Amino acid sequence: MLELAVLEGLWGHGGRDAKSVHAEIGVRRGISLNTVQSTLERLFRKGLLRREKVSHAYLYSPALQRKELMERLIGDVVETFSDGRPEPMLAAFVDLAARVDEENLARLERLLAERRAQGAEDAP
Amino acid sequence: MLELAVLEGLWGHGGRDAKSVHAEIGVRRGISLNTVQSTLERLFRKGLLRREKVSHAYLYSPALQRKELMERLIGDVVETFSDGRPEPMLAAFVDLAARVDEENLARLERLLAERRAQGAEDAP
DNA sequence: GGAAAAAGCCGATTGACCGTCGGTTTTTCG
DNA sequence: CGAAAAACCGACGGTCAATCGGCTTTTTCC
Repeated sequence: MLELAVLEGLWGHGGRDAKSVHAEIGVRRGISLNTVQSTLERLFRKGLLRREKVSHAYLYSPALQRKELMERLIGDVVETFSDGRPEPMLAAFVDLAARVDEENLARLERLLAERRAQGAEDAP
Repeated sequence: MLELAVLEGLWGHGGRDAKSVHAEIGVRRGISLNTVQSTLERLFRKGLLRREKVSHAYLYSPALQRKELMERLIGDVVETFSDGRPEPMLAAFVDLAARVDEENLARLERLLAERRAQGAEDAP
């Protein structure tokens, strides 16, 4: 998917113009600068990119970081399938974590412990 | 989304025909039986439904339970955004769990503990 | 056994959305 | 001012969901 490739090309860079994005991912695909421009425009309209006119060209930057987008998309799915209750979501998380490697359950526990320790800081 | 509504209408029922599904969710929407039939057919082709011919009519049933579908969709997102490493996925899970209610972190920990206890049963 | 009803199958349309450009207008700057 | 760069406009082909009409096949049942 070109849109995703474009986003990938933007994450970690602070503002790139169409030409630069095209140079990185458009040329390889043999597509025109115009195509990349349209894609940037569509992503902008969808709110996934911000842009700022610097002298002559727009500089595009991600409105969401990769992590945030992933969370939004997962959140969309969760919202669709968990009717208000949190359990289905949590159960799915545990299942998915364990899917590839049981070791992930330990990792998840560790993350969780860290998060809770941090969250409890101001309420001892 | 009609496809989702149809799936919802199928989960929890063991095999329904087009007519029955239409009666439940098609009539309310003022759409024809044909439309529901097409939707069932498309879901079947996509592998989301099974079907079995019983005398004259097909009886459709979900190929995946609601929970499984949710997991598959989340898994798709995760696969797209976590390039092999498990951490981004796990971090997203923790964030999403905490999003609505911090209490979910505790719930998640409990689920996790249960799962690990169970998983460790045959390897003490 | 044959007609009527039921169900399935085929193809068509519409409306989004994506990828892809070509051509035109606007902007910049030497 | 005039050329080059960038943006803008609009179009087209492809995919996919929703929607249906009508033809074909299968069932039903008098």
